[in-house]
Amino acid sequence: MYMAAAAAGASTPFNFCRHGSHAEYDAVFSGSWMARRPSAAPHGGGASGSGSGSGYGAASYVAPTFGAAFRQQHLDLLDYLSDDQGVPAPPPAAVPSASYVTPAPAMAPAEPVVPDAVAAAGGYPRSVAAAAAAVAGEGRDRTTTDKIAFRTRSDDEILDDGYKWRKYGKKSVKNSPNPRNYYRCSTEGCNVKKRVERDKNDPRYVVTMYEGIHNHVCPGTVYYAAQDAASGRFFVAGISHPDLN
DNA sequence: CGGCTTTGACCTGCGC
DNA sequence: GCGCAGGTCAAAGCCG
Ligand SMILES: [Zn+2]
Repeated sequence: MYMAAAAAGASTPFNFCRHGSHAEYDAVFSGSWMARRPSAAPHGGGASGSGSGSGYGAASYVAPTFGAAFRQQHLDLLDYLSDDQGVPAPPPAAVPSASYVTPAPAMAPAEPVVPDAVAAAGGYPRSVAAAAAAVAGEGRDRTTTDKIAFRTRSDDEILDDGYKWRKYGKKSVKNSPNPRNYYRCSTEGCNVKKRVERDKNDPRYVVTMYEGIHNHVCPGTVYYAAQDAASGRFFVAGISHPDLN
């Protein structure tokens, strides 16, 4: 097991290669999906530490698309983690999506845990961090399928998160006029999936759900590696150490 | 010409 | 068992 931060980073499929530097997240709980806020710091606790997928740390790139996509708009982000316990069949009624529609500027909810807390969980920073810790600790090895979802306020739903996605399906969801799109990571061997749909209660928002963990870095990532004179081995800052093996 | 969308068919779990 | 709802497949078409 890892510490909370590490766990958060490592377990997070949500390894945006390009990610908004100062995006605001709105984390909420829903059903078996637990929410947390990745990390306020751009490359602080969350992403950079993740050994598995995120090559964020050493990555250097320009992120025009991302900027364009998000348009400086306030990014509302729900980040769910699935519990490997499966879905206890959360009644939709119990967790009306409307509940998380609330922007919830600066409420400081207690520790959000149960779906019921959703209403109260207007979610903001530190409390969410606590949640993350809680999740990390409580959710133990979620090595199974991770799920996270977040809601973004955007006009177009093609947010470039740095990965290449191949659409493989489209369905309409019951009780919603908006279709849901299914994407799969186009990288061979990586079976991360993603579903995108508009929030029916708030068409201004786009809900994106990720499932799985990328077993690769995002395409376009550039590493600046140094070569260890002694071993002749390459290593990348923040990614590996020469003495690794 | 290769990779991606499109789109209807197909599959599966679940409730009645 | 049937029908619905959600998820996936895959053939055909689109596009660079
Ligand atoms: Zn991937």
